[in-house]
Amino acid sequence: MPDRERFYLTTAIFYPSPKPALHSMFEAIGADTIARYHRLAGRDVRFLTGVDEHSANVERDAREQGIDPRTLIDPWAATWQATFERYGISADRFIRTTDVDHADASTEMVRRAQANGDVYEGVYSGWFCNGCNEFKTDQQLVNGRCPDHPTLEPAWLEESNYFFRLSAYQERLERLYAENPSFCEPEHFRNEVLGWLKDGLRDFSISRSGATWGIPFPGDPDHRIYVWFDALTNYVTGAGFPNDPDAFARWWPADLHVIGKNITRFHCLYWPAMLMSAGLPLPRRVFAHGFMLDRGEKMSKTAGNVRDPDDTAAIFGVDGVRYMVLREVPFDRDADVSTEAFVRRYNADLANDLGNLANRTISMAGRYLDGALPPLADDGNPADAELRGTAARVVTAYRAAMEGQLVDQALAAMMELVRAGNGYAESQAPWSLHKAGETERVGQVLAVMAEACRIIGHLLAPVAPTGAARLHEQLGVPPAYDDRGDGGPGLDVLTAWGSGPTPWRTGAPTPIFPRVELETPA
RNA sequence: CGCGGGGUGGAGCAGUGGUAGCUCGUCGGGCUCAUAACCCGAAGGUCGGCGGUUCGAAUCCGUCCCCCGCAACCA
Repeated sequence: MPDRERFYLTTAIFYPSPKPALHSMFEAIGADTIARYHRLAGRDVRFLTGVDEHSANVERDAREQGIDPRTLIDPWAATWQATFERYGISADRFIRTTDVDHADASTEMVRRAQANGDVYEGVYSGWFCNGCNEFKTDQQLVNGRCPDHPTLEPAWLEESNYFFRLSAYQERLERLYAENPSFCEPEHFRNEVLGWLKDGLRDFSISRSGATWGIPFPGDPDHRIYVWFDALTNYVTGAGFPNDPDAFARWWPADLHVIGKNITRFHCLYWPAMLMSAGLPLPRRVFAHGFMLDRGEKMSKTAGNVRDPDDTAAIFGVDGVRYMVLREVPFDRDADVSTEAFVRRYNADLANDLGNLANRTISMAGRYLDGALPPLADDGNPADAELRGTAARVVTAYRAAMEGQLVDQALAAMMELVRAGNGYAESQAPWSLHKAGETERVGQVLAVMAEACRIIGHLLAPVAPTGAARLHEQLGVPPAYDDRGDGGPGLDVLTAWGSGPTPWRTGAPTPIFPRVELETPA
């Protein structure tokens, strides 16, 4: 780990459920693609994801089932982690907020806030729904009742809590956004945060009394640390806080928190204030992604419109799903998804355009050249030069998009090169050149096509690592990095025109992304 | 007037003053190396409504309508 630039990124930790749905995987897939991109770019990456387990609902469900919360939640966490692994989520750590080092971190964060005079005792009051077992805001209530439990009368509860003095950080947060607006991206979500700031910050409760599930509140064993305070702290736990100062010095502050757009308030206001209070540096960026929508509606278990990630992967393959969701849903906003749209996108981009470009290239190289590609000539052929220029432009656009977390735009850029490659094939028609006996030019055209495919493979690797590796294998390009994208020479080298193997021998073509025919919609 | 986002050809988006572009889909043609894939072309939009500024507006101003998101459960 000598001089490599480091990059620490996180997902939000996920709310517990027996198994992740596809829309939860979306964030992990996006963050993983970004992590892999940075590894390919030559950085030393640490990628943290995990689950948020100290929810009051866990305690309630466990009690209903007559079991210990831990007994309830262990298999859930195991299933999440296993699903993440099946999806190639290359996390360096899968954190659980029940991990012992996380209790230390949370406790220390509270202690520091206390030492800094930011914690005081107050009264939290609000409407409490006994059906949901949680507080409701006025706006959540319909005709004064919980929409999910309209037969129950919400109760006005007041409970003594410890509060965090968020209001004391008003000015410092204003300064943060004035000096470093890109702390929260994209802009449309930042605007919302700035609006909340402008309205003025209110202190928030950081403890719950009466609960037994959760991390004990320092100095008052009757209270537990409120789940959001605990959850946000996972990002420093994952970097080694407070017990591993060397690791923490290396990895903190985080470069990027990838979160859902619904939790910007916590990550863009509460979290930086908590860190300021603890005397810790702030992360460099919070990026809020949009949601996958089902006919304009949020996907949720209650709406019954969730998709199972394994069922979807059974149709398209893990790489296919990873690509589709990231291409179909702009990472910075919402988009509708449907099985039909998935099939269209998968077939059009991966099977037809990209898969076919690779397949025809490798097939012709084998057929016409016996797999032996000549070195790329620099003879000023305008068509060759144009494709080379397109490749350079695409790589630049791709990298700029990835650096800004706009994964969908990066993939769109990659597809531009794919289309240009197919257009080049058409205009150069190596099959005709072959018939005409122009052997030398055939070699050059196929070498150019293979070179485009080689570069495309590297651009594909972060989103579809397995498919990209298969593409390179068939092309005859030896692996330049491990299956997590680590250990390569960096993107400058990888995507430099003419940096393919010498001599270059292609392998046998096999469809990497077979077409999906939608007979029985899943 | 709570705050934020958005309303552009069938779908999804780009386009911040000067002949409305892109991807998917549809239709027609071409090619035959390739996963019935690829390439080319065409059809299709009075840019949410109304009013205003301007020689000229999707683009600026005003106003209205509609959709979505947020607030101590929920990517």
